[in-house]
Amino acid sequence: MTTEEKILVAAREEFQQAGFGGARMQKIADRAGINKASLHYYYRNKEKLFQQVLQKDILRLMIPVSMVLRDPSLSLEQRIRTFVKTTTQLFMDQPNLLLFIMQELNRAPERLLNLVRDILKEHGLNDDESRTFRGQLEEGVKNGTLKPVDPEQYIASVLGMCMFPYAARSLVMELLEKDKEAYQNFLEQRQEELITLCRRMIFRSDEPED
Amino acid sequence: MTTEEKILVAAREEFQQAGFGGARMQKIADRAGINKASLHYYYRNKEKLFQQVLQKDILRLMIPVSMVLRDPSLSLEQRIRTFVKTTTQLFMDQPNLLLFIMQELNRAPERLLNLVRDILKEHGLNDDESRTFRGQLEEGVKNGTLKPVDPEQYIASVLGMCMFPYAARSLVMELLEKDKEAYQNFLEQRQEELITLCRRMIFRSDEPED
DNA sequence: GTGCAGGGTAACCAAATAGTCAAACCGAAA
DNA sequence: TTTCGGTTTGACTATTTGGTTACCCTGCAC
Repeated sequence: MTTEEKILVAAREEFQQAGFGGARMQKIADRAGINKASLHYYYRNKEKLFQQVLQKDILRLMIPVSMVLRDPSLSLEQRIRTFVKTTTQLFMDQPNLLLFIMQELNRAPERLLNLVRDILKEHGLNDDESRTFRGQLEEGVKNGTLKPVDPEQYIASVLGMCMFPYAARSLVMELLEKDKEAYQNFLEQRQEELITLCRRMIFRSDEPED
Repeated sequence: MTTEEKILVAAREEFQQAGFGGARMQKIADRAGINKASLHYYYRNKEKLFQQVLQKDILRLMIPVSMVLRDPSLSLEQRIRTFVKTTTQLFMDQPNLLLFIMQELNRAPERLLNLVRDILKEHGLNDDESRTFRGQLEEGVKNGTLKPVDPEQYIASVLGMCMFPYAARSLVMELLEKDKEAYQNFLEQRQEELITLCRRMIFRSDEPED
């Protein structure tokens, strides 16, 4: 691993854990096993380093998510399955990713939101709106295949069900009275159950149709 | 409003917005309209002030939530309605409360978790497990009133559906391509839809039974 | 060997920031 | 009016921290 990469990894850990304001350049240097001056050699300053880290992380989250929401090749059934699988895999791998982005997106410098918009435009572009998640839901409701539902409310619900237990790990852990290990277990079993629950909210039968 | 209260309000704003590390005592003093030295007169140091704020906020979140989860007087139907209503109201009122707590709980000093546990024990105590959310779900599944579901997975889902759109406001806003005003509208309409969606996941019919 | 360029470092600097303190202020009791 | 407690403040200090600079090291072309 190059020094440049080591810095990014170390910086991500530190920023995710402490936030921008709480992160210390010295600690990042220590984690990366280099001198603090080298940080400034590779990344001019804290702000620039932070931008690099955050941008990479936003890509890591938003690309797969927005892809699944808009991929025109997926049926509604497949899209739900894929969405659950994709998010589960992502957050199992990067436990702090989501909360980190939520935090920093909340501090919402307009600059960040523009970055997100560009990403979504580039990677999520799909001129056939009827083949998006939203479009498929709308159509299904209209022709009666699906139970009546506001597509966007449903999408927000699926997002919440898939993401919240990862972002609010400690909170949910306490409310469910689980320890770390039990909660990990809980998350692993969740994937299957999620698909069932997501289906029940809109499909008229519990059984898959494709 | 006493100086002490003014400080707490100002501190909450600053801490919620900037996190512990990014918060500045000077800014808190400015917001409260007092001298920085007065901060230290009322709250010995930054850490102590932070604890006060965080503890108050944790109470504000956890008490109503854990109450609804365990209140033995509620039927399952009522509990769902009450849960949706309670959380919606809370987060409409305190838009940054949830994310703030998620952040700080994630940094999870064991001390904080102990505080939470004490709160839950005190306020959520209920020796009739069968009259809790979990107990009612378990029973409903067992006797076939409800569709088969893992009670805890379901509770986590309801939590996510109710809370995520508030905690991840900017993220969901972007994914749904809504501006601030449209999103506010979206959240207001959400309450009704949430109840329907939560019901569908477990009830065999769309119509309420009580 | 010499010179050189890119990577790395210790020592240093200036600004920011948490925290301190002695003096001033102020309303109420005597 | 005077005194006295709690409150408020401007000025100060000590420390932390982001960022700079001059120097060193190492591999390599000549």
